[in-house]
Amino acid sequence: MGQKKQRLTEAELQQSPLDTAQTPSPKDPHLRPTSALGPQRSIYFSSPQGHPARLGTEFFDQPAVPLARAFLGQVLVRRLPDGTELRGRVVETEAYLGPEDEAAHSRGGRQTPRNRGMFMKPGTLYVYIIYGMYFCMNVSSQGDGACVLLRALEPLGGLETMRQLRSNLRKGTLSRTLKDRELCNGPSKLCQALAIDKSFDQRDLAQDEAMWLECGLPGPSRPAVVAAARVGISYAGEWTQKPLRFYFQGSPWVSVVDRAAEQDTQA
DNA sequence: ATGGGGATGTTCT
DNA sequence: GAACATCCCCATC
Repeated sequence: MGQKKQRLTEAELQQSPLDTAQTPSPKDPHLRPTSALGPQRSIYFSSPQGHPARLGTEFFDQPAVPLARAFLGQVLVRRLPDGTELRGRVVETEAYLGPEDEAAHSRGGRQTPRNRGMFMKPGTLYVYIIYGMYFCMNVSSQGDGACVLLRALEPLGGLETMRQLRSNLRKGTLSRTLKDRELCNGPSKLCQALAIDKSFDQRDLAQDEAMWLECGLPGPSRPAVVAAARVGISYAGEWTQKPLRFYFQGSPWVSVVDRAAEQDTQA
């Protein structure tokens, strides 16, 4: 009968704007760091109208490991009901390979109502509740029961709204202000910061109105990618050590740094 | 800086 | 009843 921790829901966001500072002022339309990059041409751009740089189904239709690597550098955009756009560059992912992968929810071919999204078409979201209180967001890849877990983002836009969504009102103590690097450096943190919950489960990242992926860093300027062991799967036997977690070396936005794995990384 | 423990409830045995 | 792809706070170095 514990007291329900007060949470900011999407509905509350809509009814009462969180902070006036976030309301776009007439002066600065949509000034943000990413605008400097401009739209990139790519075979993956398939959405004719609406979002010009949106990554389509073709992007997601590749095996989990290449998809997990391809996610790095792309920009996840979340549009809230009030029109606010939250943006973050993907800097850390994990690949889950399917039935043979002892760390995957689809291990042994298990298919349940919960993990159905893992078996749906590439680009389908699999959002599940972890430890009773948090969410993790995966994107289905090519391959039955295979997917990519998003573990960390570099916040690019809407940081004050993210801070509001992330700061939990704990009884008694007024929680301190979160640093920028604390907003999205973990799979459940990024879900909090972008207001991603179970309602996103089984939605299509290639088609959804409230969230999409945009092409981010162009190939040549990408940082080195570290391949490290995945986090929080110590039960998975030989699969525990496999280098299926990928992140940008040197990025301050990553959730867990693996110095040993970085020794084996091409600079 | 690092580590231990509590929160919290759905899913699965 | 146990496990869980986590996070946060507090204690201790």
